[in-house]
Amino acid sequence: MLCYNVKAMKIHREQIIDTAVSLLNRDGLEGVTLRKVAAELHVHAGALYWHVRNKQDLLDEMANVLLLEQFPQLEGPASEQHWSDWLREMCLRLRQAMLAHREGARVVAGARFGRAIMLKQLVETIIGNLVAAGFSLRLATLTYSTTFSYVYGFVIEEQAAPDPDIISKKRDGLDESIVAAIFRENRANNYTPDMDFQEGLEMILDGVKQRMMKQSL
Amino acid sequence: MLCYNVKAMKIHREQIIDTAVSLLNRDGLEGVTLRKVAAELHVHAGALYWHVRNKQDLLDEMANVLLLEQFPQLEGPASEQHWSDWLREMCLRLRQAMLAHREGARVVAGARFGRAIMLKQLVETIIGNLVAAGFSLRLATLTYSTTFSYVYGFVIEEQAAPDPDIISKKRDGLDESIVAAIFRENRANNYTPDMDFQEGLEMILDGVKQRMMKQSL
DNA sequence: ACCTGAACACCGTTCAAGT
DNA sequence: ACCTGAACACCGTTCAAGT
Repeated sequence: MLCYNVKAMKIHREQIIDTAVSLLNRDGLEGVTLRKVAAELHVHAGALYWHVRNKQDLLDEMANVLLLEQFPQLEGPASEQHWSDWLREMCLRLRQAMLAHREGARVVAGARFGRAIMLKQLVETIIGNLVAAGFSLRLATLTYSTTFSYVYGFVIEEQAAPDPDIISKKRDGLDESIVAAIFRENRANNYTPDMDFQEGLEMILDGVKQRMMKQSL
Repeated sequence: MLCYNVKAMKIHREQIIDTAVSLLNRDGLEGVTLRKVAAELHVHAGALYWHVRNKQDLLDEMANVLLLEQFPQLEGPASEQHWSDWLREMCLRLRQAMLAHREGARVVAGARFGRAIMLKQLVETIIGNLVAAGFSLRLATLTYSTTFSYVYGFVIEEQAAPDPDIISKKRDGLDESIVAAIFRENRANNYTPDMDFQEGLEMILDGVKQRMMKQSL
């Protein structure tokens, strides 16, 4: 459709959400403001309330957008794929979904469970497919909650603004703490957050496997 | 000291922080406002800036308070105590520190690492004592980051406001989803969040133990 | 149906001026 | 040194009124 008069354009729910996401990347989570979203769409702030119940509603939908980018469709393990390989992939993608946008972890973790539809669908997919792979419902639930809690917690920390204090001390070479020693080791061995995340995830998956084997006895 | 004139009382940094924490429990995190903290102390909002750099500074100190309640002094494993028993205890206490106050997980997870002193001391204690127990610095670091990420993520989810949608559906008995099935199973078997947390933690510790044994070969 | 215009009740932060 | 008083530049939300 052609729109010669900018002011007269109707806005839709989707545009509001997309604008909010781009604002998230530009200004961070606390820079996502209904007033700024409205301004971006050449509309008054109150107008948004016709399309959106309130700000939290918008935040939930933003979480949906982030998740949809990494989970365009939810599939179970491919044939012959071991559940652990599939689950690892899901966790890696969840992290990617959060990392892809500034403060993405806070957005996803802050979304209300039943309102961010993708979140619920993700849970159902994880647990459903684990059960199909032979897990009891209980163990599948524990596995979901353990792995996803890990991913949330890890990426929230990962995306936290770097501490200015640590940076200055590192520059001055004054910090003799263990934290400083880790910094040095990470640099010397090229340990990246990606590696840290994967190695931690591997340990968790190992624990799950043990539990899974006990269950099968 | 006696204070007959309320208005003339000097306020101290500690009072500000304590007031903020009690406000957190009463009104939740978004109810913690510099203006309300000031009002509680019979002072104008601007006055707080003499004692506190800004709001984030206050938030960091609040995280310190929560952690100090559960970690009055930081001790390594008792003699003859296995590292895994000690580490499990530290994780349980970290969760308790967060659970003890409304939205405590968000407060702790939102604190800047180098500003919330307790957080840094906690990391040093964990990693230092794991190294003392025979861990390589690398494995100790991974173990810290994996377990603590899990605790953060778990408690943040745990403290998230319950979804009104799920509650209404549960009442109407309409929800036939897997999520609903889990609700029923949890109720039938008396599975509590405490149990979920501990079982997940156990799986992670199992994974760490395996890694630790490989390292020792 | 969808938006304007304007208000309401708030925020964090700054800063001259008081004591 | 520590606080007042007042301002500045914002917020989310509501709602009569317009079109």
